Amino acid sequence: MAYRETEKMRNRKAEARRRIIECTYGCVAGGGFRSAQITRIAACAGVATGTIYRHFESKEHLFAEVFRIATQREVDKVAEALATEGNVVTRLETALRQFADRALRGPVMAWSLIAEPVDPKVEEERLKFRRAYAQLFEQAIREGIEEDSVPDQDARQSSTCLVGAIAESLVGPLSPAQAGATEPAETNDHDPLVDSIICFCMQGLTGTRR
Amino acid sequence: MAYRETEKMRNRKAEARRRIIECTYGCVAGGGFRSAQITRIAACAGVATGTIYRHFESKEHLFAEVFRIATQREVDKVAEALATEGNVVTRLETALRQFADRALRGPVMAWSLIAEPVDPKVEEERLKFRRAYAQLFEQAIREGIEEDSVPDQDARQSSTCLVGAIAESLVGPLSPAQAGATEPAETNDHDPLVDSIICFCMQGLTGTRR
DNA sequence: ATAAGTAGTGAATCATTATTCATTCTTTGT
DNA sequence: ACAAAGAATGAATAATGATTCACTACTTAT
Repeated sequence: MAYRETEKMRNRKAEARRRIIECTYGCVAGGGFRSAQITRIAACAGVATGTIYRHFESKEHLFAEVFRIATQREVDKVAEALATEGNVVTRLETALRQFADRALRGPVMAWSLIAEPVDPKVEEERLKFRRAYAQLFEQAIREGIEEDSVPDQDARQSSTCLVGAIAESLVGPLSPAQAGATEPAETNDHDPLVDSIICFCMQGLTGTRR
Repeated sequence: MAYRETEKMRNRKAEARRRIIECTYGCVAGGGFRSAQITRIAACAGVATGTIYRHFESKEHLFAEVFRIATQREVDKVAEALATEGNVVTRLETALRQFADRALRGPVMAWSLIAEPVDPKVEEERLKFRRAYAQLFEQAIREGIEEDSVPDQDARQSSTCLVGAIAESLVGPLSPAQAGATEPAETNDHDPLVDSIICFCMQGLTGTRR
């Protein structure tokens, strides 16, 4: 026999795959999924278009994976905010703020994840993504109900509403039409927009204005 | 000279245009914008594909117009619910219920208007559509604040959150993946899903659980 | 060095639809 | 009836990009 896949080769392939994903991510963060054509991704990753198909079954599969990765990054941040010590209500508020702040910090990617028109396969991922957020919130709300810091309610429904309220509030400002209108260089974490979103959400949850 | 456009001709043209719009509407209500190809629309309207371009500059223009019309129908219903006599809070609740009930009644159209991936031109209309709803709610909220039945708040922001919360709550049930899961033949107006959405929304607005 | 197997290449192909436009058909005024 | 103008037609074209695949280049084991 002759050639047998070796560790070195496996690494090299993994590296190419990684680079393709990274470049796709970059394209999306720069101009949305729309701007991420195979040709451009290939050029950016320094491979031929055909090579991409050795690593991914189709463009949609590649997109779905990139979407998942981007999503995971965001969801993890929110999960982190929810996992701290302390009062459920405060943690929820921090988590909501994290969500909104991060979106405004990386508006193109956020828009792609939340609202850009995408192919059905990717849209499926989007539904999962939103469910993932909702589930985090849902869990926290349940805890809150348990410990009586949040009034009894349909936790699942409320969490869905939270996600919707934030997403909707962000769609306008994130829209490509508004590109540049919001300064992404904002180092300050206190956007009044975010404050009023959170105000509504917390009241929806707790019935208490703050 | 000879031919000069006459009333009869004007009517005939208007009728063709109307039919094209109606057929497009039908296609969308049946299978979303995705399923509304020019060929199919033309066949359904009993005209040649080229004829469509005598009435509309492009497919996107046609879609945008159909979107506007479909939208207007929905928005009007909500506006109607808001225009009745009586307490602002009650009217808002009725309006929210109207929104959700109608969506569940015509799930494919609702999904197309709220969440189906569409071309940029149509997406623009969608943003307007959501703003239109929000503005109706915003106005009502202002009235409520005025008459002290609703606590003081950022009416614009709250209204956006309302739209988001409802839309998000509906996206799951309306998704084509869920097609048929919800019986559209529901003659009864009391879907528990709708109740819990509204419960969250009203509390977000008024701080009062009901 | 050689052979066998695998990865990479990218121009060519395919697929999908919207759109065009040369031609035909209708309407209208004389 | 005829000519002028417009409307309708729909097969052909265009445009966009994803995907393929015959070929080349590289890796490995002997």
